[in-house]
Amino acid sequence: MIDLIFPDGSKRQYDDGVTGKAVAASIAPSLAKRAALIKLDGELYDVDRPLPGGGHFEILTRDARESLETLRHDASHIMAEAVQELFPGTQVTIGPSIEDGFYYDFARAEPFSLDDLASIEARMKAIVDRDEAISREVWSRDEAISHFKSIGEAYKAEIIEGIPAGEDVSVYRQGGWKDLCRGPHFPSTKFVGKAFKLTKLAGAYWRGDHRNPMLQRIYGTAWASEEELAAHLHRIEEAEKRDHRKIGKAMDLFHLQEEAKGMIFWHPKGWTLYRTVEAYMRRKLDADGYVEVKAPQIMDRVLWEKSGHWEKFGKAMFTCETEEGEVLAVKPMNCPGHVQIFNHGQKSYRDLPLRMAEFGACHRYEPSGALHGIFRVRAFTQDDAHIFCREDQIEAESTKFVKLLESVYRDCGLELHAVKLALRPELRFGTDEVWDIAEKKLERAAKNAGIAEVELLPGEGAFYGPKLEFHLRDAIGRTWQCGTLQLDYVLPERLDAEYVAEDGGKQRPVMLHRAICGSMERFLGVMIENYAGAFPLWLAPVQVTVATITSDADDFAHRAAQALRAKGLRVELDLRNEKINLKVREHSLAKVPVIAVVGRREAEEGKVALRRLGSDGQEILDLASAANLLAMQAIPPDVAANGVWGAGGADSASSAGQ
RNA sequence: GCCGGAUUAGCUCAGCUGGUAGAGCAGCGGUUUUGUAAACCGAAGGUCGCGGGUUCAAAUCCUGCAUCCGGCACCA
Repeated sequence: MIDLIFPDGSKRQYDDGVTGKAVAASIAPSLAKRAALIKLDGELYDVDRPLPGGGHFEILTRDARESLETLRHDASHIMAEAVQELFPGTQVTIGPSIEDGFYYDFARAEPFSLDDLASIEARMKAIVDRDEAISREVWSRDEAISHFKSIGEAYKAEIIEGIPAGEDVSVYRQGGWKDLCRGPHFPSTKFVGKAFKLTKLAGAYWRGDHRNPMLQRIYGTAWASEEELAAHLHRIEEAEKRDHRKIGKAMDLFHLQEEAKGMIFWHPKGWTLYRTVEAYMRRKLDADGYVEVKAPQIMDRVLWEKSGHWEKFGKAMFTCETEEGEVLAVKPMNCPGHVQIFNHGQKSYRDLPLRMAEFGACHRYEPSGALHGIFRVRAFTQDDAHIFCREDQIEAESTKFVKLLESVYRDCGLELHAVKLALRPELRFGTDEVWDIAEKKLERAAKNAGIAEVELLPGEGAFYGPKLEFHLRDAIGRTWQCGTLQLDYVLPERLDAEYVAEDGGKQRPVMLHRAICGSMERFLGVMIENYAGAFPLWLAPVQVTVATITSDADDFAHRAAQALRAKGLRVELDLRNEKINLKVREHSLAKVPVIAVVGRREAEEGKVALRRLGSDGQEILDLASAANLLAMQAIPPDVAANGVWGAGGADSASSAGQ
């Protein structure tokens, strides 16, 4: 007998081997009909699967939040069945649920077309209507291998061959179709419903390895109800409008062109934004005890060989050859340059920790397929710094850095999405003992810095050390590594960095490589998408547009613009012979935070009518107070926070007169 | 780099099964002096990404290349 504890706390006994469905039926037959999954002590089971033991027992319907992943997984199976019905000879491989949906990878010589998605989707709905029973079977490994081989499913057979001999595998039967799967699944296809849509067609390497054949991946999204599906599709549609490439074009921030692939032409407004963020970052670094340097853009290949970069990344470096036959490389990163500066002259333990920063312009010959708007480019600027320190300073420096990073993201309105710890890669320098220490220290540093959850990424570290990655999200939810903190025992060794210790002996410093924005370009892209171009006052490329209603106000408009500029505000003047409606519309679409309207009345009274982006109210203020108010509100958050300027500005912003 | 898709005016896009291009907005010229999200009129603007081929005829069909987009791989 087993004891089951129900959500209401009651306890009942059942026979060994009872299924979740039978338990449901013992409570109410209607419940057994609706049961989609069983949750036992936090684990999910098929309703028809005998329970392995007692515990906290819960019946989930298809609409339960925890059922959604299974619904999506089921949808991927239904898609696979549909594809094999419509396209005989197509092999199935793997098809998991993912955030918001699912995908399945197929092997087929012919490419699927976008039109095929519609017919696959229609067939999926037919399979749901057929209400095929889904049942779990346990097969021996060898039996499963020969079965899948016999029906021409080489990839499935290969997966099972990777399972240790003697182990059993579970196979799910879905009508007449079978798939190797761990489960769990709903009892039948009708439970999945029809709130799904196939969204994307893509290539994907078998087992994620570029040496393997390329499969065809079909992505879909699936939800418990049509309403949720519609809401999701609408969200995506809205999010796509925030794409930094669209906004960059619409707001005239930057452009890219064929002759400089992956390199950005910053236009005046975009460059203003860039400089504003750079100036902010520079203040943050200055305040946090960094010194700023500038190293050469091009250095002899010999140095890159010494650092080890040439071996691993030589092919991805831009190089040139001089007439004397030297091979020079455009710097792909800043570390070796900074070590040269560190090595110049003698360093004492008293100089440590030495935090050496550079807005380092780097060039990398990134693979063509990797380029992506301004997120992934071939010419970019890192807000880079290297902290040379003693081992016993690693922890404190890490904590200090994480605090700085968090304050920057907060000021810039960004939410840290995930922190990951990339561990030793296959191709690396340094002994395993050093890696053991470095990985452990970095993990502890993250914990001590208050990072609650760190996802481990085996094999993804830098060749010289493990790295913490700080990920942000773009408009449609893709994540991008921006901040990083890397612990490096290798480069100081390879590039002979040393300092004089207290006892007069030479010691190797440890290097912390760190960046907060990662690349200024990527960071700005993320900010553009997060704000949808509607930047807070301190960041907006144009902070105020003074717009006239009649040409009688031109003189005063000039004076107003001048008065605002005198307070350090970025001001444009719109004296065009156009209606105020048009001007308001255009500057609103251009995401200018404040429109200062001046008509005949304002000109006579020496006032401006301020209209804030996103509100249709006006504040009518005399010119001097408007200038003071806006200047106060445009103070960057780091400057405002240090208290010198007072913090009174924010309130008056919200008291806009209607 | 790999798989798929796209590429037409400054921008956003239309152009069916081949008959040598069209709209809206912007820009330009004019009229309008206007009160908080699009005033009106007019003229103009295109090697249809680039190269090759099929055809009497190609934006349209075939082919090679480039770039971009969606993924995959890569990311010091």
